[in-house]
Amino acid sequence: MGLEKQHYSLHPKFHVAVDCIVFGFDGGELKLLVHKRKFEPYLGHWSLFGGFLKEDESLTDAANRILNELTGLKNIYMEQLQTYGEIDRDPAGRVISVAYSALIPAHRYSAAYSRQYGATWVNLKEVPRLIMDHNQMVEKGLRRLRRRASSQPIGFELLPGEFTLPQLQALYEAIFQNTLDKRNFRKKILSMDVLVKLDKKDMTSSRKGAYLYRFDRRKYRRMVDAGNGFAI
Amino acid sequence: MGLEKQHYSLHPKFHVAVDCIVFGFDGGELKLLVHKRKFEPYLGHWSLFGGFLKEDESLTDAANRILNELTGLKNIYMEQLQTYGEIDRDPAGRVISVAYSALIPAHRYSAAYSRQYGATWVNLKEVPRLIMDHNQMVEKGLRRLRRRASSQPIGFELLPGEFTLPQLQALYEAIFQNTLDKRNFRKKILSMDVLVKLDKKDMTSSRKGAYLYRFDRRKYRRMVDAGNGFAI
DNA sequence: TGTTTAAGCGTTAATATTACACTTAAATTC
DNA sequence: GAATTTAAGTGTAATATTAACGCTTAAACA
Repeated sequence: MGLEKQHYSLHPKFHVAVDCIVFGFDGGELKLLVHKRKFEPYLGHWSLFGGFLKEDESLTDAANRILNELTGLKNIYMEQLQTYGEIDRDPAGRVISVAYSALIPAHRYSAAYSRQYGATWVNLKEVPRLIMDHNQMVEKGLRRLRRRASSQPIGFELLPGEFTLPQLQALYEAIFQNTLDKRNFRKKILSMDVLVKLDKKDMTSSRKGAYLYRFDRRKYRRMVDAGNGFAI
Repeated sequence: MGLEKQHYSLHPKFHVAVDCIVFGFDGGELKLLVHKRKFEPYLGHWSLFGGFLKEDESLTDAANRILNELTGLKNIYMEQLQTYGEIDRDPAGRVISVAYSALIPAHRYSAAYSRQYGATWVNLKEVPRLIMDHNQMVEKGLRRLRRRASSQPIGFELLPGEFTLPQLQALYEAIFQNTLDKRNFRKKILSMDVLVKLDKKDMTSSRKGAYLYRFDRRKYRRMVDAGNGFAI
């Protein structure tokens, strides 16, 4: 602090915010979690989950804290996306905003939470007008999600720990916005040998039932160490 | 400003810095441009090109200004990489740093500039200990460069406007750290139809000489619009 | 018991990738 | 000016990957 005074005190300081984009999957479509903003300006407008960085926390900590405060969510997959610094992006003052992108299975955000915190899922194809540059952030996050999903095993963050192959396929179809061949999809995903088949079936979506699988991080790591990459 | 006072004034403010990573290619190896820091703390230590954001400029503007002030470089390819916000990343005070990654053909940074500004190229395999988290930034930038280079035409930013196919191949070999088959490489790059062959040869590297090519952004766009992607 | 519904499974054709060696153009040397 | 040297430039066959395609099965329900 003494040092800071000495060296940097001539330079201007800025408000630094964090905005969290939360993507979800409900078995059918990709969703975005939004809420109505709790403070001015834009109080009551649709918004991502944003807040200000504090003195005693890192950006990552801030992202987790803010998301938790505004949604109740904790321990979820999150990665830094991009930082937005246009001069007039916020009409109430100069704010540098660091956007984070989070992924959860939509069912993890229950109706109860939703009522308590007032956050709701919207279909990614019907995202309302969000405040400031938040729509831009969502677009960027979505592009990144699409790119990442085909070369890294992040799709599993959007599914429950146990899932069926038809569910997994539906997820990738939702992400890539196309249809996939059932047999080719199974062949490909199973040939990577990163899933373990459980002795249980999910009986909710068909009479026959579909076997449940888990993504095995250890197997994945082994595959990577062997020089192979995840690809779908 | 009135609004800012009203709404945000309770929140803390932070110094915001920009750090520029400059990657170059000299025909043989990938290089990193570094210099000895011009201010305390760490005055005289190896560093990326960093400076503080000003009130009246966007992050992008700051990145361009800072790079220009410290190296003389202007109008070069640059993209935002990642923002670093650990509490004690800078011993002289809390600073949020936004890292940018720039690409240039190494020859564009001449010996003259180098003398004037004191910046020098170092081989990416022999990067010295840099200040603070700058080595981490370089690693991240390099990983991103590797990923991007195989799916987007950013490699051309590392070559002069006119280049030969052997030069282009050498570039990708340097980026991916492997060797490529001459015939297969040509086949692939030419099949995308994004290069135009010139009626000139570069005679500096062989008796026979090698034809010069240019990357044609218009052709590239046409290819993308047709639904095809760049891939090497 | 028959019907319904989604799950699960294998093969062939088409396409993309890899491996591989000789010829050519121009400068340099003898 | 003939012979030599050097990197540029070119095609084809083998292999691997991807894409296309329809029938059987398990379990619930009528």
